[in-house]
Amino acid sequence: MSNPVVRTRVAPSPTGDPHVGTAYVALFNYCFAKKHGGQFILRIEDTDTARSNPQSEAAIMNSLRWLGLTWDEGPEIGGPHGPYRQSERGAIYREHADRLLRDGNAFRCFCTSERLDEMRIQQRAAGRNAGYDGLCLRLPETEVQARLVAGEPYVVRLKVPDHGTCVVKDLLRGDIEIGWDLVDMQILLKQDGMPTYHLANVVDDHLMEITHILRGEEWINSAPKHQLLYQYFGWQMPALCHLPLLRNPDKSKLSKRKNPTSIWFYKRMGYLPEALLNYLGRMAWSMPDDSEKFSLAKMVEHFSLERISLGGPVFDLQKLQWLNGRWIREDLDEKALADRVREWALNENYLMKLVPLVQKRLAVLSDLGPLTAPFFSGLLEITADQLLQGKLDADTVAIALEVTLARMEVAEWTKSGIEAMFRDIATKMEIKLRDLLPPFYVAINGQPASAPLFDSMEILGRDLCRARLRHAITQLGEPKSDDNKRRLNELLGRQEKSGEEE
RNA sequence: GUCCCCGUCGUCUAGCCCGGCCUAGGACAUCGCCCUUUCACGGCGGUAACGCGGGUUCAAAUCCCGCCGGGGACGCCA
Repeated sequence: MSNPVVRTRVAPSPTGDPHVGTAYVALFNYCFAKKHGGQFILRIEDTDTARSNPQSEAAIMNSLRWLGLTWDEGPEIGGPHGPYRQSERGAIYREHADRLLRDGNAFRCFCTSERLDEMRIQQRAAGRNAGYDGLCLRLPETEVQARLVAGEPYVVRLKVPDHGTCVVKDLLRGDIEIGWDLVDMQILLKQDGMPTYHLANVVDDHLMEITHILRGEEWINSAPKHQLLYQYFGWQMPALCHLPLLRNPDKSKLSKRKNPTSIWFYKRMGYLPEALLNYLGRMAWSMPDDSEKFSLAKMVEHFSLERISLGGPVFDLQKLQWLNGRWIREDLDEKALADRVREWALNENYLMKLVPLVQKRLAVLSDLGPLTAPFFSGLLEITADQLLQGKLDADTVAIALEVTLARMEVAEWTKSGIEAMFRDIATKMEIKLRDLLPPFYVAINGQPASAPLFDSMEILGRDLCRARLRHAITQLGEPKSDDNKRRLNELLGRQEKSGEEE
């Protein structure tokens, strides 16, 4: 096979905020493709119909563009291998699933989620690996046809060799061996007719002529399934390269629970896109001369996979801040900086959101400064004392902050949605709304008397509010008494629904 | 629990592939000093790491094995 054009992709799923991890993976894919004179593709993996939404898709595209990562083919600009939105490629996946079925490489499964749940519980209890037990694999063809005719819902599962070892090649780690007995008979087509990641990703990467897959380390264990699919289809598999995962300070996989992960948070805080991108490029990768500050173009110029280090890098806000400062000092003249500030928040659009909130509170125009300072700030300097100025005791405030932090993930981010959230929390905690709110004025706006809370939160955005709430919690600490700890868990338990991102 | 991946200062990393130049280099953070009307910037200096144990070798951060530690995966999520 002669050297084909290098084609890489980033394939985010549009559920929730645009994640820095997505940008990190996109950056490496972009650099690799460009370094080799190839193309970089954006594909939207929205096969999870319940969680995918167009707002999130738009946010992902806008945030990548904001960072300066542009793609050669994608949902809105099209390309020769479109559509680039998986929800629009349903027929293609069904065709391929049929082909697997026909060739005897996949089978229909009629098991209910309930049965599967029970099966998993039993497997865990018995200390066995969880995985489909193959019940429907053994169904006689006549019964399959009968149930099909009867209109019974089913999924399509992958047939997996029952013995032997799968060897997956990773560009960074060499050969990785995984026993086939540990590979699950993965669902390829869901009951709703949509493919799972595993099928869609293989079919699309092939059809879109992707040559190299740079993706998170979390995918290593499903690589055998993908390799098997390529084999069943008789396709050549793209080269695999698993990138180390970005980490929280405690080394766990970066999550919004412990760290700001939304790209919008960084934008809102006033980080420069080139600095954030530069920092992401310093995660697990280094310039040949070890220099710290470099542009995207320079990174492309010097990019090579060998310079990736495998240890999972901790995303360190302090170092990002230092780097951002360098970009501000060294790469922007005064005029350019002024323009950036205007672009960031000193613009008509943003000002017009603030004016209605403060007009009644202004005696002279110069009152504007202190009143709106929270809208031009990142984290605020607040103390535990300030948070406790209201009627509630420390434990109750701590509980309220924690509960709100959890609830705000699922709340609709509008003034009325935020209000509804607080009213509901007040009810559940059996506190009057006016008693619940004072600590939140402090946490969000830095002082007990300020612009209206719900409006402020809407304008500030979910990301900054999350960060300020988390900051307030740090100042205050956890609830002290065991009783209150239990109460918190109880309140949290009710809404411990929000799945982690990505 | 099972499997997989990873393991250099607190953090990001250079060095590792092709053993000696490593009494392990740089950066962030931290501490001290200098510059300075303050702060910041800048300059100078300090503290601080090859996880442990075995091999191989004249020589190991670099190669091999074991242990330990961390992480990830085990979804009709991606």
